[in-house]
Amino acid sequence: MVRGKIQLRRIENPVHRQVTFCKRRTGFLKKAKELSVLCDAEIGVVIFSPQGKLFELATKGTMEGMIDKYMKCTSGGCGSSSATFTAQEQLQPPNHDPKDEVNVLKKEIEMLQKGIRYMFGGGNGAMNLEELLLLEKHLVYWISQIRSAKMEIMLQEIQSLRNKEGVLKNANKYLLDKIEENNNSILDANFATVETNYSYPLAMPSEIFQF
Amino acid sequence: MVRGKIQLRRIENPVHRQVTFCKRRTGFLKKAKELSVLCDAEIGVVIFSPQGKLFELATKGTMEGMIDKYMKCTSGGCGSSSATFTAQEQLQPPNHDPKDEVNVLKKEIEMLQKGIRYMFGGGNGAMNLEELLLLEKHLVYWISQIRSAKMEIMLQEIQSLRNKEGVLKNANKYLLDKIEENNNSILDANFATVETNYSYPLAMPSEIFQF
DNA sequence: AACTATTTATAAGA
DNA sequence: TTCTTATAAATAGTT
Repeated sequence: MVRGKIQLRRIENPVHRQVTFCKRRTGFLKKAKELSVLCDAEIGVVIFSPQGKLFELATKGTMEGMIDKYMKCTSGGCGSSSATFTAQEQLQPPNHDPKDEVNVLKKEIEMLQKGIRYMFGGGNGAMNLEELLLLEKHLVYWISQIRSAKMEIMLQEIQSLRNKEGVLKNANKYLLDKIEENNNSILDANFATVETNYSYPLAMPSEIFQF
Repeated sequence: MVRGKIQLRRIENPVHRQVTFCKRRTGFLKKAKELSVLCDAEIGVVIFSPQGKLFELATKGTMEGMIDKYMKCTSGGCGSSSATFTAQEQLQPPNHDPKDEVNVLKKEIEMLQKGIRYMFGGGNGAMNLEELLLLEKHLVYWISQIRSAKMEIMLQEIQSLRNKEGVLKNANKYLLDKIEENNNSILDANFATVETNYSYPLAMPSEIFQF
C-alpha cells in the first residue's frame, strides 16, 4: 500500500510480519470504532495473533453481550433484516422431536433464571444498576448459605465415615487378636508334636490393613 | 477522509449514514481479510447495523470456533479481561444424545424450582449435596450475568458522558471563537472611531446550553 | 517510535 | 448500489 505496493500474501519475514501486525491491528481497530460511531453500529472484533495472543474490541457493551446477541441472531435468524428476537418470541410450535424439547426446556430454565431476577428486582424485567447491585448481594449471600449447607452436609458425611472407620478398626483389631491367638495355639501344637510338617498359618487377609 | 474531513460523530442524515455504513463496512471487512492473510492472524468480526441486521466474518474456521476459542482464552487467561460464560454450556458438560439431555434438563428444572423454594423459604427445604452444588453453579452464573449487566450499564453511562463532554467542548470552542470574533470587531471599531461607547455584542445561541 | 512517499480508502456527487 | 474523482488516511520501507 505504500512505498511499494504489497502482495496480499503471508509476510514471510517474522520481524516484518510482527511490525505490520501491530500497525495494521491498530488501524483496523480504529476503523472499527469509527464505523461504530459514524453509523451507530455495534461491532465486536476478536483477533488472535499467530502466537495465540488475544486482542478484542466491543464497541458497545461487552463482548459477552455481543456473543449472546450473535447466538440469538444466528439461531433465530435475523440475518436478513428483522431486529433481534427475545427469548419468548422464539418459542416454537408444538413438536415432539427431542431436540425441540431440549430447546423448550432450555427456555424454561432461562425463564426460571429470569424469574429470580424478577422477584428480586421488584417486578421489573429491566433492572437498573441499583437493583442489580442488590440482587448481586443477595446472590452472594445465598452462595455463602449454600456453601455452608454443603459444608454441613460434608461434615456430617465425614463424621459418619469416621464413625464407620472407628468401628472397622475395632473389628480389625479384634480379628488380628483372634489370628494371633490362633497362631499361638498352632505353634504350641507344633512345639508339642516333634515331627511337624509345619505350614505358615499366618495367612493374613491383606484387606485388613487397609486403614 | 475525503472531499472534506469528517467529524467523528454519528452521521445524522439517515441516507448518508446508510451509504457510509455500506462503504465503510466493505472497507473494514477487506482490512480484516488483509490483516489475517498478511500476518497469519485469526480474526472474527461481528457487526450489527442500527436496524439489528447482522454482518459477520471469520477469517479462519467458523465464528463458533472463534467464540469457543475466545471463551477459553478469557476464562483461562491468554489475553486479558475477565470471564463470563454464555447460557447453559457452562453449567453442563456438552451432551449429544438429545434424550439424555432432556432428562438432564428436566432434573435441572426440578432442582431450580427446589432451589428457589429453598432460597425464598429461608433455607429450610432439604437439599442434598448434589443439588446444592448445582444450585451454587447457577448462582455463580447468575452473578456473572449480573456483573456483565452492571458493566454494560456503566459503559453506556460513560459513553453518554463522553458524548456530552464532546458536545460541550464543541460548544465552548464555538463560544470562544465567537468571543474572539466579537473582540476583534470591537477592537476594529475602537480603532476606527475615536470616541466609542462600546457594548458587548455577544449573542449566544441558546441551544448550545441545553445540558 | 518517527518519518514520508505512496497507496488505499472514501466523501461527495452523479 | 455502483462509478468517479478529489482528497484524507493508512501504512511500507526506511531511519
